[in-house]
Amino acid sequence: MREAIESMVIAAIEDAVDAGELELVEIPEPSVERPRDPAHGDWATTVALKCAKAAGMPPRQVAQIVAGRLADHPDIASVEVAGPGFINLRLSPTALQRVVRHVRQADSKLGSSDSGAGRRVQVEFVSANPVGPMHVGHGRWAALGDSVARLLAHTGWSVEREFYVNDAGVQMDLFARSVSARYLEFCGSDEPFPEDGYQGSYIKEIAREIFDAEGTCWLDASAASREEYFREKAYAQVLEHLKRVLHDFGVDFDVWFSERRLHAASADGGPCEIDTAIEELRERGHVYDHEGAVWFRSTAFGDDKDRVLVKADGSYTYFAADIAYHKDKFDRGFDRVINIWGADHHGYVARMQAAVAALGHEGQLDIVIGQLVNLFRNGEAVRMSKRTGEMVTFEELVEEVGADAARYWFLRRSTDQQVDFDIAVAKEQSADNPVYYVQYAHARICSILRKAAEEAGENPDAAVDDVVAALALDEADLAPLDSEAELALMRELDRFGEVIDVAARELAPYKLTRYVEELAASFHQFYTVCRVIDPDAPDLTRARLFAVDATRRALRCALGLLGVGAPERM
RNA sequence: GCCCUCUUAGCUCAGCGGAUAGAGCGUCUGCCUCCGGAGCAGAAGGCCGCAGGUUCGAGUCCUGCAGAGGGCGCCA
Repeated sequence: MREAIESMVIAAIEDAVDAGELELVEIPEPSVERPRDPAHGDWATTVALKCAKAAGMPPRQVAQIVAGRLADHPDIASVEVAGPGFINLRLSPTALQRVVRHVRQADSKLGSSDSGAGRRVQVEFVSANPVGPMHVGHGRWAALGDSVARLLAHTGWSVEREFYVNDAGVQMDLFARSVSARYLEFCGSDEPFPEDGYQGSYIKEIAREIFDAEGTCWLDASAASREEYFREKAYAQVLEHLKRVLHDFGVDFDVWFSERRLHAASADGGPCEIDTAIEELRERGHVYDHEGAVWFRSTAFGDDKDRVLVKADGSYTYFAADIAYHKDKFDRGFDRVINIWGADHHGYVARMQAAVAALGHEGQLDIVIGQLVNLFRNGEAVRMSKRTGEMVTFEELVEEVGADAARYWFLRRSTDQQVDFDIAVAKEQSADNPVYYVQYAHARICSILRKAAEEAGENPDAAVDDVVAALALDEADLAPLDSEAELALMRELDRFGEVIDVAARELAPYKLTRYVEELAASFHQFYTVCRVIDPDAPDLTRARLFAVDATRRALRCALGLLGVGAPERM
């Protein structure tokens, strides 16, 4: 609709210029926007304010000239010049009714576009260390990354979801020693627990499982071989656990990328990917040697200081592995790469961007930094210490509040806002909880449609899509939809595509949560004012059923992009 | 010390350089003989952290200051 209004405005200006009423060397930007105040109409343009100077006329006079030419358009119900020179437009009922028809036909493709043009984008998110359960912060990244992926797919990108598994660092060895120590405790040994080992009870559980299955057979093995075995055993268990918890949350990754791959020699025995990446940077002139270490000149790309890639003792830094990882991503042919990182990694952004630029991919990496999650229960902070083992894990949270409510709460805030997550509120099925407010609107519509089917002698207990098909609403005449509540609902539906565009462009699903709440509100308002099923007015009933069904599809589509269910009954 | 983010109603937050700054919760008042009251309507509640600047126009852009959170490693 925005494009239609824009071209309408441009046409009006051109027309005025041709008629000699306006003197303009060039046609200005149409500057179309939606007024905040509905009293100012559906659309407004500030074009008269912007080009008054160039036209040598007062803005209001320019506005009058342009407005006069817009008034005749069939999609425009009224035009008025307001304030210093705003031109306010109100859409005709016909134009809005056309929108409803479009919404219903587009169905699950509503708001989709080809702005991605099939380009390949990778979204990497969560990437929790595989040494224990995920914390609730990971849940936010899971919800966010998955919804961003859905939005990008909806707008024409070819999307892959990836989880980077940090399975090569020293934390894996500590993990192994921790499990091993707990195992030895079960065997009755008085071996001391590693000083900085992982304290969580899950470590004991893993050790217990191994002990129950294999007995004391590892008691006398060398520490090295025991830890090697325990590391791989425990790692596999944790990885399976992560996959399952994420899957239950509705998030499935296309690729689980093992960091070990970066450290391994190539198939033909050549250098590993990290060495290859460092070599490439060296060839491009961005690497130097200093005090026995190998450095990346990241300051040449805007970083605060240069960074070490290979330490004096010959081992790689984490950063070196990350550079190799990002080189690997781009080598796989992605046009664009998106990383979703927690706020605790933001100091890392500059050097990563520098490395990607040095590899020749400047501008192809987006790093979304998300603020943390503060957990509450009835207003009281819940501690999340990883060390004490008292933390509420992501899995426990989902189990308690449900995947839909958890996802919705995680997505509701803009990324750079901390999320205050109150467990008690999120699980409450009441008006305090926006996810139920929205789902209720959907369920309520389904209920109306079932009722209509029942009165038409159709089976109301079928799936709602089938119920609607049986009602055969396609030929409904929408002309009766002209009351204020109906027009307001249709206006809200008209915003759908714009919201999707913005949310996808800004990688900001929270924009969609806000919209879907407003759409649900428009529906509830409509519902209280307009009785849908009225046996005395069959044409009006059919038109309203049509509009209500369009709303249902829009709600379902939006919730789907958020990864939240649209229940037909609650 | 340096860098990043945040600061808008009692609380939690929206707000693309435009008009009288919005929503939910909380508080107060109304609305079910009727399709789901998990709903709707109304009221009260604001020097948009402070001070400058740019602009016809600033909550929005720039600079400085203050407060809150996070980050700074040849750790991962």
